Amino acid sequence: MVQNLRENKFRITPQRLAILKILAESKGHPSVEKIYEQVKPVFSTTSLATVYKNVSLLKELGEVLELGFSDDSNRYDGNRPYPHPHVVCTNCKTIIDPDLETLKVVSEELKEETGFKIIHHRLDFFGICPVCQDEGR
Amino acid sequence: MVQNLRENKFRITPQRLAILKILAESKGHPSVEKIYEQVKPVFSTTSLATVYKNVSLLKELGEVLELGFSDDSNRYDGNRPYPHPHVVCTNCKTIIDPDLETLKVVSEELKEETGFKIIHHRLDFFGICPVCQDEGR
DNA sequence: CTCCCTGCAAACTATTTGCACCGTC
DNA sequence: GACGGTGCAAATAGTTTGCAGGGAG
Repeated sequence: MVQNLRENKFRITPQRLAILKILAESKGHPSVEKIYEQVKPVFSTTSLATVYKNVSLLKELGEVLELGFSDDSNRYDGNRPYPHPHVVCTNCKTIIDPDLETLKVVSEELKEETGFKIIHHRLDFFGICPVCQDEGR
Repeated sequence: MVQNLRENKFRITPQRLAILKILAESKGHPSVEKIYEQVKPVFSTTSLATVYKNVSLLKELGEVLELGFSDDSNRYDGNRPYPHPHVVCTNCKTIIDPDLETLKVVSEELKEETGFKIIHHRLDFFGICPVCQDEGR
């Protein structure tokens, strides 16, 4: 990641580095707000605007994936910066990344059915995770 | 649709009827703004707020599907109020509904892999449509 | 030493809300 | 006639932007 930034002549500031680190290390799928909260302890003067600026920069460089949830806040994935399916618990907001072997087949069917040149895609399932089911909702 | 409204004790006002009609008849996937523009000629005093209120009402009654695109405006589908795949041209913003037989298989794989109780899903492909490809972009 | 980056506050945009009046049932 | 729906304007929330000062290269 740092390498990618350097190659594109972007400066490595401590704030930028901190944001980058959070995205790279987080196993979850943090929102901008969450990233902001985590950066503050490390670099207390960092502003929300800076987080926004850096997240969209990284998005453009292809280092993070924007999940594109419109209701409540948007969330990002710094570990797998390429389209992949998500399963979202509508109760506790957890997001997990399942492995779906059969997804490839769908893309191929799509290519044949439409003449589209596909750039990327988005596949999200919304439901209740096992934990929330046990708690009875 | 009207029946559904009546059954749930919602009143049938001319504004509501007009919005409903646009959603039911539109072959595209209109945004709130687009709906508003189309209602005005029919019922010139209609306000944007009313369109918003009615669209979310219909969404809750399960009569329209919210597509959930965060960038630019949200769009709605009044013809197929259940989850189904979309193919979006990132150039001309056209949205089409492909038929994908193989999608079922993916859902089944997912159910087995995670313990989630799935309520709904979202599958969207983004790319360039045949028309825009011909125009050379 | 040069600019890019940051931090602040103000600007924006899409959507929601409060409230008085209106029209459906 | 009651009360749900509408229209207006103001409120809200998430995100973006302008600009002056600061620090990376």
